[in-house]
Formats: sequence, C-alpha cells, structure tokens
Amino acid sequence: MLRLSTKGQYGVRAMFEIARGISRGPTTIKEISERQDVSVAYLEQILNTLRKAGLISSVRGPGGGYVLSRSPEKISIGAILRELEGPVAITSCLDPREGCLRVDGCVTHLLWKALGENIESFLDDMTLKDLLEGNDLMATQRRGRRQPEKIRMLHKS
Amino acid sequence: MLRLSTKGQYGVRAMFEIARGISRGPTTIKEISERQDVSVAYLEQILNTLRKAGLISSVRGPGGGYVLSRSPEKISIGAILRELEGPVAITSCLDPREGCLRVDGCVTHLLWKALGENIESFLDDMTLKDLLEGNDLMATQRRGRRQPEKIRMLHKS
DNA sequence: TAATAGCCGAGTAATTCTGTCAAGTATTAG
DNA sequence: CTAATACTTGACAGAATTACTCGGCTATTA
Repeated sequence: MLRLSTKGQYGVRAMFEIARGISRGPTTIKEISERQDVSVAYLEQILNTLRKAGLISSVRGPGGGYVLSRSPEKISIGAILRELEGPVAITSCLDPREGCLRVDGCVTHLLWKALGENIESFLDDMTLKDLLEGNDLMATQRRGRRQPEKIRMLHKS
Repeated sequence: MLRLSTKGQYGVRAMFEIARGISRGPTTIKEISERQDVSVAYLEQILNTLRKAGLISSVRGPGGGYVLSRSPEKISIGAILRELEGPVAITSCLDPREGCLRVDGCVTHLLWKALGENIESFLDDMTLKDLLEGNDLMATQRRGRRQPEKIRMLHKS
C-alpha cells in the first residue's frame, strides 16, 4: 500500500549522486547510471524533468553533466518527488488537479487530508543534506563519531 | 504521489457504514452501496476480504448483513487497509513479501523505512471510533459541543 | 571537426487497477 | 417446504498506469 513509483525513487537516488559529487564538478548520467544501477535512457527522462523544474542544471559537451541548482540543505525530498510524481494526494479527491464533489460531510476526506499533510511535512523536512550525512554516518559509524540530528531517527533500527 | 487504491478507500467507507449501523443490527451490502455510492459487486469482493481477515462477520439470509467483529475503537484504519492493500511499503524493497538485495549501505532505504513507519503509526492510531466521533462532530458542530481529542486534528482546516 | 554529453518526443510491453458477471450456498419468513 | 433474501466465490476483462526503450537531435569543447 502507498507505494512510490520507481521514477520517484530513482529521482531521489540520482539527486543524491549529484549532491555527493559536488566537489568533483558535474556528474554525468553515465556515472549515475553505473552507481545507482538505472538505465541511462530512463535517467535522461527523469533528470530532464528535474532540470525543467529548476532543481538541477546541466552542462553540455565534454566534461559536462549535472549540478545542483542550490545547496543540498535547500533541496527537500518532497520537492524532488513532487516534480516527478505530482503532489501528495492519498485520494483523487485531494489532488488539486482533480477535485472532489462530495467534500462536505465526508469524514474520510478529513482523514486522508491529515495523513497527506503528515507525509508532506516529513518529506519537506528531509533534505539531500540529511541523506549525505546519513551516508557519511553509515560509512564511519564504527568509529563512534557524533551523529547528525535527523539521521539518528533514520538509525533507530 | 502515494495514492491509495479505491479498494482501500471503499473498504474504510464500508467499515464506517457498518460501524455507524451498529444499533440497527447487521448492515446489508445494498445499504452500504447506496449510502457510499459503490457498486454491490465490488463491495462483495471487498467485504469478503475483510470478513476472511476477521474484521467483520456476516449473517446470511433475510435480515442478514455485516457486523463488526469487535468494537469500533479496536478496529484501526491501518488494519483495514493492510487487509485490502497489503502492508505499507513505500518501495518494493520494504515489502516483507518481496525483499531487497542492496539493503546495506543504502541511505534511501532508511528514509523510506522511516516514512513508512510514520504512516503506519498514524493509520494504526486512527480507529473507526474516531471516524464516528468525527462524523458526529460534523453533524453537530454548530452547537458548540466538546470536540473529541483526535478529531480536532482532523478539523484544523 | 570529431568526440562528448545532454535534449526531446514517440512508442510499447507489462502490470495493476477497477471493476463486472454468473453461478453458487445459507438462512429465514410464511 | 419453498420462495425470497443475502452473502460467497472464482473468473475474467477493459482501462489506466508504469516502466521503460529507441532514434535522432543539439550544444560544447579539445
């Protein structure tokens, strides 16, 4: 229940790769493809959407690739997913692009709305920076470093 | 993004109708169909699943219908949805019925897991009783009654 | 000017969703 | 006992969505 499409998942993983490569300059589709095991053709489609949305920008020609349009802590997971999969909308009723006929007097409507807001605030609060820190942590956790705030939650299990 | 299937939605609405009809005895599929505007044939499928799961029980023959197997506050929305749509699993990786190859060292895995747990606790905490109270509230809210706890959240907008 | 790298639109196979349909079985009122 | 009521079950099918692929193009730079 409530599954995310591969497009959204791959999109987040691609953005993570671009963020991770910041110091090395633009990251190519080919690199992302190899590191995240997603086809080049599919990534083209995904990254194109994200570029048009202004989350990343591209550099063409040799030495080119993709770079983040702003710093990792300013790019939320929610922002990425919204571009690739549309707004959080548990039911079609709650999709601003569709609309609902029987809103009034519908308890379940309120229920789904509250759930949607819950999810959205989770996703909007989590950023690429958090993913980067979570990744650092996983790589070094045996050495007992200080754990970044939000990532601790990600590690309770 | 993250849409619930109609099966799950109708299932919750059907359970709400059965809960609402408690004082009148068994609720028939036909009644649910009329009140919630869902076809009888589709409801048969849905209610059958819920019956096999032990959430409702059926009474056959004239005067029959469906009744809750336990009291409304003991039936969570999460329990209903899990029967109709399987466990919360943002990605196939997190579906216990499937499994994941690349769990280790995958930050996004932790992210989706945390989101899933968040959603699940929301759904497991919300029960049919809350829906009933929310409904009462909507019917009488102009008269300034005391608002049940959880429903207040459902009314912040 | 050739190689690199992104840009773009169309198309398609597979899967999932959203139901319908037909033919039962159990129960009870009369 | 029988007719009407209601739930039970399995199969199936059309529509929509997903998850991609493919072919050809444009921009940049070494």
